[in-house]
Amino acid sequence: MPEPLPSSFYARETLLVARELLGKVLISRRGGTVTGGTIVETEGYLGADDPASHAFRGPTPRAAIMFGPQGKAYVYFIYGNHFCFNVVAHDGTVGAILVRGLEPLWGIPEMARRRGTDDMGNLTNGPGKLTRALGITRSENGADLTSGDLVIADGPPARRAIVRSRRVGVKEEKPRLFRFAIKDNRFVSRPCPW
DNA sequence: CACGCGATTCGCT
DNA sequence: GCGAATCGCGTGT
Repeated sequence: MPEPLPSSFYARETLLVARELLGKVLISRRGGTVTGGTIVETEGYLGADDPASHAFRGPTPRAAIMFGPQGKAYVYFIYGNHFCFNVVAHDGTVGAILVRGLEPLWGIPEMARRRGTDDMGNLTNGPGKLTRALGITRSENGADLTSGDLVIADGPPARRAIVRSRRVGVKEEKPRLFRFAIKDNRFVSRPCPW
């Protein structure tokens, strides 16, 4: 199992971290069971500059984790059903990166069981799906991603082209290209318009 | 304290 | 393609 990325990896500009997270692996250990995969889709969310970010209104109870140290998990509950997994990044300003797609690598049978489907392509191709597959819930909010049972580490060296687009489900006058994905990867949650 | 709605997913049409 | 499910957060009273 690869070594987790150091805290310094996350102490950089949010959008740079968002792009560089592509190709890294997210690994979850629940008891003796390991699940995880390669990150293929991310979105950056900033602070006071970014109305779509939970940090936009300052350190509210929900967004408090975003204002703490980098390299921690920010997990929130949405639509009464789903958890979304983010990584906190700091370069002096607040930021977090939403992980929206994983290419399954470890514990595929367990992920299929948690997701209630055997369809490989439907296990981790969405932010709510991948948290379910990896067993990530509210209790992982604030977890240290540089050690412990939920970590991010270097992935397979193979590199593909990266595409940018606007964020999914975010309405804004001027489109900001804060979404990053590995081109033509099957586990990206939705096709990129370009 | 009540209200509105969301960084989603799934099933049905 | 569309709408329901489901609940906690943030805002306003």
